[in-house]
Amino acid sequence: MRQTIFDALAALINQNVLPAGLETHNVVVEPSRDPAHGDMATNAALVLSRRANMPPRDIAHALADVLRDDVRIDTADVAGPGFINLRLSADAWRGVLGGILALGNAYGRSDWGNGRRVNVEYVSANPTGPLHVGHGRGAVLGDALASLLEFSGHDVTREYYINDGGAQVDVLARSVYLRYLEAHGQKVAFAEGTYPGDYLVSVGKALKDRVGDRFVGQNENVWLSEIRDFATDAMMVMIRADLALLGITMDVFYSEKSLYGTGRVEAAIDDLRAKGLIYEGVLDPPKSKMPQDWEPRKQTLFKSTAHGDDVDRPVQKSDGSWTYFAPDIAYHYDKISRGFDELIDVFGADHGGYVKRMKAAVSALSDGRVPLDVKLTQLVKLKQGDAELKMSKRAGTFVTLRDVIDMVGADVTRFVMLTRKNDAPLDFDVEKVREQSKDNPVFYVHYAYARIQSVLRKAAEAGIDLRVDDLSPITDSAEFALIIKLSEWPRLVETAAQAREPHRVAFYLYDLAGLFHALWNRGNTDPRLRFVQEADAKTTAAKVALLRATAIVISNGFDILGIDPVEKM
RNA sequence: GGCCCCGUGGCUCAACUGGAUAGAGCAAUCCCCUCCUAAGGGAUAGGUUGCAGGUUCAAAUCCUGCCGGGGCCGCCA
Repeated sequence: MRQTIFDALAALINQNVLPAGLETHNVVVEPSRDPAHGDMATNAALVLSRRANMPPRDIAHALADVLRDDVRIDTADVAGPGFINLRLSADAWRGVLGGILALGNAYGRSDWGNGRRVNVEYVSANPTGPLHVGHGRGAVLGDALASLLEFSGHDVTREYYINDGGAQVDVLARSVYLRYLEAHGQKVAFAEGTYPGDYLVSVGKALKDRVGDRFVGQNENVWLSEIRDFATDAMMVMIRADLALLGITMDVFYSEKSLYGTGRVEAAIDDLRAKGLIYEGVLDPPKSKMPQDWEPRKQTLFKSTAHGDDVDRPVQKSDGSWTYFAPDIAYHYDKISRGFDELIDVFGADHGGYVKRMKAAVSALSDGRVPLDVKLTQLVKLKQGDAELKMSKRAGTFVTLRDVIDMVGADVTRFVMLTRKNDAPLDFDVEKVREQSKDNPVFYVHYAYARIQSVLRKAAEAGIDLRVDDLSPITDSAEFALIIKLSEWPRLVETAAQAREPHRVAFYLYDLAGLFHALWNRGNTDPRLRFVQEADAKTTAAKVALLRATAIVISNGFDILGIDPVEKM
């Protein structure tokens, strides 16, 4: 439709009604919010008025005259300050259905991304324990975003960065050592700064099975490195299993540890140094809570302020060892060198303070070539009815992602996580989402799909010839409302991909399901609107075509969200 | 103190990135099942989009300043 508008504009330029070379990228054609305004509307005249130096309503009238010549357009009216409201012909809308059926699961796919290579890094939880609900949100967002970009023609790599190089994995190793001693019958105490979670019990046992009593009574320097490797491997097995429960498979697991001892951290820092962005210096103390023990220390700093950060950031501690930031720089350096056109990081909200320095690093390392987009996911507040499920490691009320999936299922977990945009906090009520009602959006969409399948079964049982050669029996406004919604799907995918907001797909499916249920119920009062017309194969075939198209779109939407449609409820 | 995110009917959230009279769901009131799944649908009511300015044909959206909530802020990751 947009193209039709552009063609009309070109015609006007040819007739010298409009000057050539107008900026048209702001021209939008969108479905009307108010049906009284027709099917679609365009703001073309308003956008062009200034540059064309003509009153918007004059342009609008000229444009409407051209558009009315198009057979697919029934009416084109100028409204308000210069909108053009379009009403398409019934045949034009019926044609949309045929297009959807022909494209099937490709309907909505596009080459908009032009094969651009995008790396989506998500989850990247420390390998020190099971995934919790917050990780789950990042996992679902990252995965749906990756699918959305694939659907829109990008070449996507899903990647997990394993933080297996820092002090936290030493803590893990010590905790596992305690469980190992426990497996040998010793009584152990978990001091402050160890992980007391019982998920390490089995790891301690497994370690015993492997090394026997070789480490019992030994000093840390004997066993630390070996147990660390053993334990992080065990944690990653567990994390992969948690992700698998959500249907998430990563293309790449990238180990932080693998950066060390290979000169790659040094190489990344050297690259920055060659650009004059590394220097020795002393940072100002933090402005707020002035620490008692603050001492000015000389550190190696990255001049991130040259790339938009607020202060320069340390890459080496005063004792010469790397900060956490340094391997992260090296890791992103590696991603850049692998040739990605765009990087996306999905982080938890607690990493908000980290965004600017990371962007600065990527900007510096790629000389501004590779954009880094950081999506922060806000907190998930887990509730059971009115009660809030507190997640406290100490109190032992640690609710894991696995717990939640066990309670409500993977599909529900995924969908609910996507019913909020990523930068809004999410209330997740494990009771409500198990309800089979409209209050539960997952159910509502599943139900629509299942109802459609039910009709298809009924039609098949009735032995009706469902070959579609004529869609003219589709005449009702509720039917057209559904078609119009279906026609919006490709545009929705594209704008959602552009904005990198997969939640829009979830909301769209909910709306779509609502229109379908409304149409269904109209059949209760008006039998002519029922889908299966036993005595009229032609009409049934046309209505079934509408249903199949609806099922296709739901299925394609679910595909992006990583949810399997159900045939029957 | 600085930086980031968020303030939309009683509640939980949308709003196609600047478009027309700001839309859904809960909760409230009233209707619709001899009929493809009522596990659903329809109708009514509810709003100065936190406040005040600004930008323009047009602002919930962009800019500035306040108010309120959350997150982060050197040698933790």
